[in-house]
Amino acid sequence: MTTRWLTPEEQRAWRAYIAATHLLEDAIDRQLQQDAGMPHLYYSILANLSESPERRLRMTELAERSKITRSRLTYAVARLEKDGLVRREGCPSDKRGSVAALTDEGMAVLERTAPGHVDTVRALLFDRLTPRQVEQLEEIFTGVAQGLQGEDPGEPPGDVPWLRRSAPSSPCS
Amino acid sequence: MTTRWLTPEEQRAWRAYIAATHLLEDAIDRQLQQDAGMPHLYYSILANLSESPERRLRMTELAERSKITRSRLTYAVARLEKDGLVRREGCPSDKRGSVAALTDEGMAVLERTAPGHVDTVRALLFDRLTPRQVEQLEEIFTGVAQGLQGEDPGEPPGDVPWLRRSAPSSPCS
DNA sequence: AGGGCTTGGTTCAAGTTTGAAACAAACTTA
DNA sequence: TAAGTTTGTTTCAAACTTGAACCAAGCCCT
Repeated sequence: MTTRWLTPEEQRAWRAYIAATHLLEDAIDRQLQQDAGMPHLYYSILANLSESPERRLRMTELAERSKITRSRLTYAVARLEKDGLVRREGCPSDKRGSVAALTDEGMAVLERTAPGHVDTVRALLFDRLTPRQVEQLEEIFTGVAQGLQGEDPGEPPGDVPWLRRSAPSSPCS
Repeated sequence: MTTRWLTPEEQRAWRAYIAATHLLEDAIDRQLQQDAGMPHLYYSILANLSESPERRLRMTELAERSKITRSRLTYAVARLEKDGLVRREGCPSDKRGSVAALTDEGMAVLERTAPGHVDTVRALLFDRLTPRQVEQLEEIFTGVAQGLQGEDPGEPPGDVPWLRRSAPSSPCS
């Protein structure tokens, strides 16, 4: 089977998507680095903890919610712990495990910086969207995320020939 | 003025967006690392060059198209040059400048790996969207990207109080 | 109890990214 | 034309990320 290149509409959508997501992440990272002294991911980790019962979560669970690898989380939590925003505790029921707990100081940082973060997300994203578009956004990405998580990654819908060759018409960025 | 927190719809959309974009970027990065030995960004750089006249571009221009900083581009091109996929040339008209040129080998790598990349993007994104959603995607992100680039970043639409305080209702990840 | 296999997490080394500082050529203007 | 400014790019050091390798502690089975 010969590659199905992206249609012109798809190409436009893809380019817009790539550009916007890069720019948006960069802008948010800069804002949080400025105001909270940490990148977006680290902020998200604190946010995740703050919403969990007891403000604590097992590492693996936290990694899953954050959509990152355990390795990455280990380093992130190490940094946050050094800053006193998170504390690591051993898990009583499973001696292998460890749980990350948000400290009062971590909670305070979150409370202090959340408004600025929300304002940024609003200014850069939601204030530019109609309610209809917000719905679309959710629908689209909920589906995409499901496809990337749930489904057994061995055989996604249809088929995914991970490598193939033929003359490229456009490498699609 | 007290912070306008995200509405429940916006929160759902935001979470879905964050999850999907992370997972998607990771999946694409892994696929390209596997099949092309480089992360998505580097592939995009080659792709950008391949579509430019003469397959060469000034560094700054390339950085702008790729939506990355000049610094980041410098390192990326250095690596690609080390691999023989790109060549740096001095700019004749402006001795400060330098241009990155795609080598034949770089072009070959692109041709060899583009199909697999497109298949991935299709499988993970476009094959899950209706034509209508592809349109929506383009509309939404074209607008967002414009807001993040064009407009003088000093005073975006409405107002962007970059830092503010009050009790957070939800830190919005 | 004594292998094995799995699971939860960390560590290692190499690679990538960051923002600020440094450079150097080009432009401006007195 | 010398001084000062802007523009194009690289360099630096520190931070972050990656995937594979590793180490335990739990599990399963006999």
